[in-house]
Amino acid sequence: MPELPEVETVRRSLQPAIQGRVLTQISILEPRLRFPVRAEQFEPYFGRRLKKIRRHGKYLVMLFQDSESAIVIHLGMTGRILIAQPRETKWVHFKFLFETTEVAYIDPRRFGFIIPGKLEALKKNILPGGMDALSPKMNGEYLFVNLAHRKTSIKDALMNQAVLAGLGNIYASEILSDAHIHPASQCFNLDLDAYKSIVQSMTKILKIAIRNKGTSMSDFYYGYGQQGKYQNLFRVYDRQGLPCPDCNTLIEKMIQSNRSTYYCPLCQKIP
DNA sequence: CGCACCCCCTGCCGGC
DNA sequence: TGCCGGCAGGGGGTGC
Repeated sequence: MPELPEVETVRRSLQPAIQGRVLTQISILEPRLRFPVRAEQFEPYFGRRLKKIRRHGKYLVMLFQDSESAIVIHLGMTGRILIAQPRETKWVHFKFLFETTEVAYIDPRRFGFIIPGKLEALKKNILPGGMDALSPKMNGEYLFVNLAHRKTSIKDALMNQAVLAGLGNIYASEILSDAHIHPASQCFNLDLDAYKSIVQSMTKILKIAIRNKGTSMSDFYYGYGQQGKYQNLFRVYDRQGLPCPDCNTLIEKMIQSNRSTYYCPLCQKIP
């Protein structure tokens, strides 16, 4: 579920609801996540006012006023953050209370996590090292310098969070389709123009996806329980056998690193 | 460093 | 109808 557009959608739904409010309580209902949650870790945060929620790649960072401490949240595959009264309660792991506003974290597969700590330590140890895909500093030169020496496929490389933070399996396919680059192209065979074109498509696709509140294939919800609409705009993802939006050739599916990749065999040629 | 593989966990879907 | 295998948006670890 949650790649950059979904995480940004969650951030935008959450921030206006709790910004400037004081964290008054945390209840742990199901501590088992990727890293177990312990209630006492959060005691230092009680009485702190939420300054801002930032996003880096697929990670959310809660910042508090007058504090060097922060809270990092990652949604894994099936994590959801809902405000007020979530209609489902089966997989609620923890709840924040910001004054009168309740925020619940739900995660059936438990691949997500929440980690409190000093911001500098979290940056060093938890947050991914790659540049955020929508950073103002992102450009074709950055990707070229960081990828063009590699032998690996461009699709796998775009999902490497240590280089580029934010893309996952859906948007990597979507972006390469828009850029007319074959997902199995080896990084070292792509020239600077190709990387520039990837960045152009990446910016375009991610912004459209954010405008559409991300992708809700089966279980992505945000805010008060709304769903995203980008799945209706998929160019290739989950569309094997359906026509390419640019040339009507039938979309194909292949497996790369054990994960599905979708592409147009006519538009996307290996250089 | 790259890469092929495995793991974590639950839910859902299609085939038999 | 029920069982079973395969697959799903995530990251991380290992051994070569």
